[in-house]
Amino acid sequence: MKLPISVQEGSRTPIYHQIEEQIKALIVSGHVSTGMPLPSIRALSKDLACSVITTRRAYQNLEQQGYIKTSQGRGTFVAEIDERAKKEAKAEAVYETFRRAIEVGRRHNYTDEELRNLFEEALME
Amino acid sequence: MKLPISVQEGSRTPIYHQIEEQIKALIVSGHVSTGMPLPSIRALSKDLACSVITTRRAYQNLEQQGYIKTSQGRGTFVAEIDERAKKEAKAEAVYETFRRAIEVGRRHNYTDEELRNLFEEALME
DNA sequence: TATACTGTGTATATAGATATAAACACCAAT
DNA sequence: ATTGGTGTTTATATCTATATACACAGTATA
Repeated sequence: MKLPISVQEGSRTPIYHQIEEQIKALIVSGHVSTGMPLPSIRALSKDLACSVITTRRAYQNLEQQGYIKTSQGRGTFVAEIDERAKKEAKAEAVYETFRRAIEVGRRHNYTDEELRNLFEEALME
Repeated sequence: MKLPISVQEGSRTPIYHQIEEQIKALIVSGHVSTGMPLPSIRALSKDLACSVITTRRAYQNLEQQGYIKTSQGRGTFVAEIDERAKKEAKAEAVYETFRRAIEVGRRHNYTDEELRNLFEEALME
């Protein structure tokens, strides 16, 4: 299964971390379900035009955090995760990015009303 | 002058880049004005509990981008920047973070209406 | 006026994190 | 057994962050 993932080349956040967060999002949002096979580290690295070691690192971190299970020779699979935990992780991840965005907005001296307008504009794009 | 800057320790984005973006924000938003002296790389590094080399790198990058001027032995100062350019940079920076936040929200399968609610919640916090 | 001093930015060398390629080991199917 | 798919390990380059020693500008002071 080809995952809807994209890495930003110029970004300062590490590629392995971008992959990690996006796969986590796919899992906790229910886009992929328990037991489903994830793409092989090679297939994914080819898809994202990055190294195999990078995709592997993302998978390693995800496994350490309990989101996926890997077994040598067979592949990598979505782990079983409590529904409540999924919902929490999902809300937390999104809420966090919103807080950051608002922080940046305030740092640039925008009023709440201006931020609302910018948000709507970005939402409609 | 002590700048209102803070670095996130656990963040995956480099410290020098965090500093860079926040000082850029202070400049384009008019919190600091043309010709004003910025804190010395040592004072800033002490304030942020990071290395002198890191603050220096941030300043180097900012100078390359034309936001500041440094002169050996004297210090570092806010460069002269076109008002129009400031306004553009400001809008662009904020808009970009909003787009990212919304992208993350959509990745987590939230509807626009849910995103609006989350945004308002984060705004009111 | 000379000189020491304290503040600035600068350069060199080094450790750790991030990204890569290439060779290895395991599993399932042919 | 062989083949083609998995994940794994080893060695290496680049980026990020640090400490230490250096060079320049202004100021106080003998």
